[in-house]
Amino acid sequence: MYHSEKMLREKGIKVTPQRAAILDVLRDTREHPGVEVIYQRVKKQFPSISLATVYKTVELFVRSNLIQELCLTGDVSRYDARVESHPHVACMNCGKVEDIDNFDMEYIIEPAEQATGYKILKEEIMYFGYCGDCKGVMDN
Amino acid sequence: MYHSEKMLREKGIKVTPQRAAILDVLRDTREHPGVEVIYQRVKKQFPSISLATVYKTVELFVRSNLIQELCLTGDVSRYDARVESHPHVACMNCGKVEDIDNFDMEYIIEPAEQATGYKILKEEIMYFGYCGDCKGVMDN
DNA sequence: ATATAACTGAAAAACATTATTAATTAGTTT
DNA sequence: AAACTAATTAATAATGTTTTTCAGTTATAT
Ligand SMILES: [Mn+2]
Ligand SMILES: [Mn+2]
Ligand SMILES: [Zn+2]
Ligand SMILES: [Zn+2]
Repeated sequence: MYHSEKMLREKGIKVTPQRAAILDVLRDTREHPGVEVIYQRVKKQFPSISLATVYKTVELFVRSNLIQELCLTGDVSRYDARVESHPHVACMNCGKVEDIDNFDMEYIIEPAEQATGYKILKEEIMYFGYCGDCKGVMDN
Repeated sequence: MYHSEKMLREKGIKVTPQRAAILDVLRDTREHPGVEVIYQRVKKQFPSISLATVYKTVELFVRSNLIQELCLTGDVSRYDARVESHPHVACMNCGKVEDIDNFDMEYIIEPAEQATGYKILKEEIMYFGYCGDCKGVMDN
């Protein structure tokens, strides 16, 4: 696309079609996909892209703060083009990860720094449970 | 130990020396160790224990709510014998994970359920940054 | 246009986790 | 207390995930 290329340039990252396509995928979805899903989508446009390129690229993007990495117990890392702190909810059955919108959350990085002595860069708030589709169908 | 065996029995889990030792390790530390560290410690007492046993046991303990699993971007899962929700801070350099004590946190599972329609079981709050030892020594 | 440093794709390697299985063990029943 | 049985263990293999390596290609600066 067009705006993704501009974002890469602004971060001083060399622009390649693969990188722009990966950033496009992440900017076009609210699904918080993992590397395999990103790979499958970019493949439609670049059939010869390698999974290793996807791994290397998301790592670069995380380092550059173009995307953020979310981690889930017992699943692969998921990626999000919204880089500001915002709460998520993950379904422990189907693996869906969603933003929680219209939800008042206090972000309290400074008090956490004072309580811990750490230099804190990021706050991650993740709720785990069962989504509307899965909570009825829970075996056991 | 003694109390760990009782905890296993109360959960209806068959008591074995390996299981009691693994629970002891987790109840005796505030380090939030991963499987490899747990394995090395239990090995002192049971030199023939297998890493696969540690994997299976922590999975069983998480399912039974004897321990909780914490996940960190770019690291293995870590385990915690304190099962109630409490905030953590992780050092992105040395991998240390600490509890944040004396820290007022509002736990808001019900509002999150209302905002999402999920049945929520667990809330995880993780701060990422650099610990006192590491924040001075950050290269680049 | 040319140069060059960085990037890609492919494959191998490293690392993490799960599955399999024969022998052992915990907890129960005689 | 001995026997029984189902579950657990240790070892290994299998699987899955992520990183490394490297030869060839490409993006950017000159
Ligand atoms: Mn998000
Ligand atoms: Mn803790
Ligand atoms: Zn679901
Ligand atoms: Zn540190």
